[in-house]
Amino acid sequence: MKPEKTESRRYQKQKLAAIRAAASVFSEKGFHGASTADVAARLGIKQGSLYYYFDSKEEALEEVCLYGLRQYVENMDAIAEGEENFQARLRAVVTNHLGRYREKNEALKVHNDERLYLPPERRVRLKQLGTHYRERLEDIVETGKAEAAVRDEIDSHFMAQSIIGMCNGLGEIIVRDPEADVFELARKCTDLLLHGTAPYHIQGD
Amino acid sequence: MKPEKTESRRYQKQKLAAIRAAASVFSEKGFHGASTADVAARLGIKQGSLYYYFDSKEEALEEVCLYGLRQYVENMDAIAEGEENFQARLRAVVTNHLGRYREKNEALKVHNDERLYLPPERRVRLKQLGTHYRERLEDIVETGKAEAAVRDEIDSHFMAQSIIGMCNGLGEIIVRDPEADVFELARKCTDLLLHGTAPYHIQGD
Amino acid sequence: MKPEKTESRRYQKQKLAAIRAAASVFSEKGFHGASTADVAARLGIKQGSLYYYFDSKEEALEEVCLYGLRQYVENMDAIAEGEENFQARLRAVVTNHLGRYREKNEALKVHNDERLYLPPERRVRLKQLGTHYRERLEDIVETGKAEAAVRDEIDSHFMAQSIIGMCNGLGEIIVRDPEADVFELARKCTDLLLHGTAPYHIQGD
Amino acid sequence: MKPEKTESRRYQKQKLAAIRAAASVFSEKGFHGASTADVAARLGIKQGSLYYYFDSKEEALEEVCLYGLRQYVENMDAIAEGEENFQARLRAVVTNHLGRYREKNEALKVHNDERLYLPPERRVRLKQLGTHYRERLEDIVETGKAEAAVRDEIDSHFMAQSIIGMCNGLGEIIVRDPEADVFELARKCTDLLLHGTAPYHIQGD
DNA sequence: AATGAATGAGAGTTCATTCAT
DNA sequence: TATGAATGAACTCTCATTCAT
Repeated sequence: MKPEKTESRRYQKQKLAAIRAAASVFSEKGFHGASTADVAARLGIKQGSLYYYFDSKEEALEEVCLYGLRQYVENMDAIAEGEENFQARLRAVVTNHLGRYREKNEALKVHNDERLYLPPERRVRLKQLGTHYRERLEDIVETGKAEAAVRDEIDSHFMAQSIIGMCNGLGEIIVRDPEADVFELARKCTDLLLHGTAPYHIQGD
Repeated sequence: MKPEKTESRRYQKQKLAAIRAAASVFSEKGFHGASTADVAARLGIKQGSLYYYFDSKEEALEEVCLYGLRQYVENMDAIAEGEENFQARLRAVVTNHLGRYREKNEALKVHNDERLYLPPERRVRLKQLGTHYRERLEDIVETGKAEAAVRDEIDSHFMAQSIIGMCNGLGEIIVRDPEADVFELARKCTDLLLHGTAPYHIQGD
Repeated sequence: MKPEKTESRRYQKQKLAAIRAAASVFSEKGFHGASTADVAARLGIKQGSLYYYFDSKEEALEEVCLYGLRQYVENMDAIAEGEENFQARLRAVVTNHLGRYREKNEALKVHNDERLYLPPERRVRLKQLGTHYRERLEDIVETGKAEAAVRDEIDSHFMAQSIIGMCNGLGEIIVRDPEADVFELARKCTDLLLHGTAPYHIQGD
Repeated sequence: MKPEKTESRRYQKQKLAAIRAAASVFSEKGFHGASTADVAARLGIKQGSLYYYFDSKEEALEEVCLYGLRQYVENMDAIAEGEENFQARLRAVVTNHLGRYREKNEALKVHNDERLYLPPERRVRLKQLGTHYRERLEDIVETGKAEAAVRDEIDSHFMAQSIIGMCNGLGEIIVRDPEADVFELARKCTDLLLHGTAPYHIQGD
């Protein structure tokens, strides 16, 4: 009769709502700039009641970060496991990455901007997910080598980090300019990664 | 001829020391994690005395950010005004950018990580400098086109942002791995930007 | 014949269990250090359900104290009503008193340590029992005088309080040293009370 | 010029006043029943300012306990080092002990009633002092044996604890009855300890 | 130019208590 | 008879800021 296992459907739903409320508030004001009262207010409950769902403000931050990362990583897994060629997969990765600056993915933004305020113990699961993300991307780079779409001397760790960084940099454009076309940017970014700046058929250096 | 009153030589020196102390403390603990007492202690004075040099903690943050950004932007100006060819200048830019993850440039780190905690009014001068940095980089990209080292269809704003992002991404590697060779990374990064991943002479897509 | 409504057998049983759970928790953590959630958990129910048995946390404390004191006072009554001589009864009193530091008599410990946190209104019944205890002990002292085992000039109120205090002091030894022999201590204590420190047959002062 | 060593006379004075204010408030309401606001109010400052003198409420409690114990232990040292005979010293000890229930020695009361709320780390110095007190008392008992005023078979640890306990028990009388004559009580207590209840020259058991 | 002392506002957190179910 | 959920008031503690000296 009692809901034991699942901690009751209602609880699960409210907890998710709480995570989303926290994501929303943290992304707006920053972790330190936001108060637990702000989060509670967004959820429509009183401050103290928030502690029914989180043991501490820090735990809330951790849960928000995990929530934000998870979907994102799952997308990467799907791409990595797909059958497409290197170029197609690279573009999928870039699109996934850039897309999050348009979608209202507040939880991921919180992860990017605020995770440093977590104490190391609370960052381990986050780091695992992040490392997993990068490793899958490295796998994709390796398959690129196998397809002869990537030069052999390119280190895949270096490459993965470069891709991630470039996408984050372009994210700025998307955030600054609400008119920017994400797909067009993704196309250009992929092209730059594949061919560099130099005119085709001409090699400098 | 002697320095008068509030803007005496001594004051200027201590003020600079105060900015550096704040940079050091903010970079270690984050703006919100650091207290004015921490900053004062690093400077060797007492908490209240700090207000002789800053009107508020926020002003201290602003000054730190400006201080950090300025040097960095000046380097960029020097590169942009130089006479070298595109490849050489690109490498100089990348090296300058990556170098700051090794050099103990605390003020710049504070700018990167903490500037968001400034209220918009306090961010305008910062934005001006940042924009200036990017625009100089765009200029360099344009000269690259003139030299036929950069394809014409590449948008220089897009390109500048991509370079900045990629460098930031590689900064992670440098921070994570104290053994990483910054100059080697800069070389590989420049190469990737120039030629992409694809084997020379082969064009995909 | 069947138990009706609120005072059903089941209720009585659970209420007693609740008092014991509270005693156990309060004695471990102190009244203020323990939460109603702790008490509920020990009883195996949920926090809110506790209020089915107690109107407030304070009422719980009062009931625990009364429960603890009652048994203890009943023992005293039995001793006082017994037929033994003064020495034997004194030893019984001391043994009863010291024994509670060994037996897991949590409710009594709570009475001793935490009763002060009750508001005066809630302390009256407790004081009655305590006074009753001391008065019975005074009665015993009086019978000691009748038996010529106690000097006439010894005030029985003073004496009762001295006995209680000495026993409490020795309780410390029992608590500190789990090996301490309670019966041996009780014997020595009784002896000290009867004969003092001075060698037999020699009178100082 | 700067007050370095002594943390300034003014600070020392206010800190002492803070300890006394805390003693007064804790003894009235108990540690948990008293708020830091209460203590600050008694001192005539605002709540937050209290933290200029204490790092935490717990530290305040520790300092109060230490303050209360110290004087008391010093008295014991003086008695133990004196040259008087056993009876005189025992009476001095008892008088010192009982006297504190009359003197407004709030700090010692706090030590007795509230020290358990300190975490073990904070109790070590207290325990050292307490142990020291008891050991000096044991020394006195030993000298009593040397003087043949105490039977050889009486264990001095047991004896010390008995004396302490009896005094605490009689403290109740003093607290309950403001008219009670402390010196008369001390005399009777000493007498009881020396000669027991039994009529002089008669040995029971 | 610097300090000691104090302030006051606000934070996160805890918890006894309530009540519809 | 018991629960889950929520409440609200209190509490300890932190800290940027002020100011007389």
